[in-house]
Amino acid sequence: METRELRYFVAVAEELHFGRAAQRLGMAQPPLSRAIQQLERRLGVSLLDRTSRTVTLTEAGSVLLREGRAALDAVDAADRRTRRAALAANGDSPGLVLVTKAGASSELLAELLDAYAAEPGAVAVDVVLCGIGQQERLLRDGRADVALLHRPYDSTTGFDTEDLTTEGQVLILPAGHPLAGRAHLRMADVTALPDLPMPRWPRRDGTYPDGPGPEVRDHAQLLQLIALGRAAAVLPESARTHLRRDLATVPVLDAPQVTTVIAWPPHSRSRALAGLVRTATALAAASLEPASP
Amino acid sequence: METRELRYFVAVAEELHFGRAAQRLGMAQPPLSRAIQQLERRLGVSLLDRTSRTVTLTEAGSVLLREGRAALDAVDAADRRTRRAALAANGDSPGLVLVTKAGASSELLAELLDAYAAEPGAVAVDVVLCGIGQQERLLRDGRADVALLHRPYDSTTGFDTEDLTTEGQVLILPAGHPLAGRAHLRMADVTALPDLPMPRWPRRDGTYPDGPGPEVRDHAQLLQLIALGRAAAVLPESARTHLRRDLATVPVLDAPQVTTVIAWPPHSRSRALAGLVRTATALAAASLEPASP
DNA sequence: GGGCATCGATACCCCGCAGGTATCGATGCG
DNA sequence: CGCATCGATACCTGCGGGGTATCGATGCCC
Repeated sequence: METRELRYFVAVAEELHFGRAAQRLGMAQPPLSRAIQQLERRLGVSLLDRTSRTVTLTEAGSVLLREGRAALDAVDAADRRTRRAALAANGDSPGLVLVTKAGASSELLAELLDAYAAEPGAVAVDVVLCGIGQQERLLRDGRADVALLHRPYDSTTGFDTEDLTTEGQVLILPAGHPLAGRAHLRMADVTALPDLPMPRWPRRDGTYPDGPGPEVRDHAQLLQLIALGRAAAVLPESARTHLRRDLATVPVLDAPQVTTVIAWPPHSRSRALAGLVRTATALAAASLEPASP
Repeated sequence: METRELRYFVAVAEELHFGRAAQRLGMAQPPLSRAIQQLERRLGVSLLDRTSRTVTLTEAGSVLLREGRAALDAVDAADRRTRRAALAANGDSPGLVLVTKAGASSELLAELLDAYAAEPGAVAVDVVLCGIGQQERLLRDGRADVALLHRPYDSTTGFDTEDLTTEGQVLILPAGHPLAGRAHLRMADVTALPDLPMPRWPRRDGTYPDGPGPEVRDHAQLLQLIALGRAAAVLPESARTHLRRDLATVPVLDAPQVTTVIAWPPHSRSRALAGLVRTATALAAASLEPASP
């Protein structure tokens, strides 16, 4: 199977429309049709059910969509990491690319960057702040070397990780809300707030689940909506530090603990990455035992 | 980057010889040379340093060798899993392929297969017994769905895992050996056995590390050598059950604990696999608390 | 229900490139 | 110094990837 065929199939499987897929690929529709037929013939498998009006994935087709994306990411990663290795060998030390969600763990990140920069042999660290759910992708296809993720929100499957910090969660709500004065809450209290529904985050494919809450794409939007009294949200307590004045927080005792982890692709061999991870774990251990000798 | 180019490069990088690589690929040498040049030009990166007598990998080349192998495995996995999904959809339920080392964890495996077969909706499970260090590969390129691995011997990076059992290790030695009567030993005692050196296992690439011990490829060979008084070995205590009469075992108190884990590729979606994993973890939990209601 | 627009499949053509053979040029060795 | 080895170069050929034109099926709308 060639990557070209995989790219073609993924495009068609995502668009479910040969014409649009061909357009996206910058080619005409007939050769695309032929390439997909050829792929199906070579695999001996029917990937798409097509009438002249609709295209749908077969069972096998949806498997190939998932596996094919992963394979293409792996090929992209090989490409990018090879280029970067060549730069590194030429002395143009390319540094590390660290990716994390915008508006999360900022103190931890600042501490980490400071501590790492003070290490001997430290290289430059580019910080990429990306939208929700994008980190995995960047890490998988080689655009980033390392990420800060938050379990259980982010999936860490397929990566090596080290736990850094664990924290509880707090409910964020408008300052004037009746619940704002409470010392603490339970999840049952939170889900029973008809006037302040939980916002809906986009799924991987960019669509939103159904529900009463407003649709949000990032933290700034979210906080704005909360300030307007249109929503409430449960976030890790570290979010509290940088919160606007017009928002209140109340600990939610039985919300799941959120663990910030540092994650990187398995079988990475970079000395710089190893140093950053070592610094991060040392920092985490130190903050657990502040009275160490 | 096309998979064809990657396959060519991996072949050359492994052989470090264009002629042999071309032979392995079933093609002539000149087009291979050209393809590699073209790959280097497209990447803008020098991958190989070649004189007319020797070929060596550059820094970037060894990165591409590692990443390229992973990418090719991912492509192979996409191929195989798509084919299997098509079989499954046709009603030819292909079952699951479980891979484990020959001669390890046999009771656990038997229990697991029995318990799973009794579950409603269980599918057939093919068991593949493979050589040391081959499981990872099979799991990564789609030839197997699930594996029983043994930490810390096997690397589990890049897979999802659940711990099943943990056990200590024992020294295996000829029945007549002076140490055979001891109640227990320490690692220091074991490494100080000049007459019974530890055997040497092959590395990933099939070569052996240097050292005094004999070279072994599987457990049968190993046990034969021990019976002959030519070696001793430290193995998980579960190995004891199926041991030959002419071998003795002594617990090694400070040897690292060995954990048997069930491992599968991340983002697997198979119901059958989920059922097998559930059965395995339930079994492990039950054996920890045999007095459950 | 018939005309029509939409969309994937088919037919046919062309040229780029993958792969082959012959040969060159460099290099280590006896 | 001649020779064997091995990668690079030169040149040729055929397959197949990609293009345009068109067909055939199907849902839609008046």
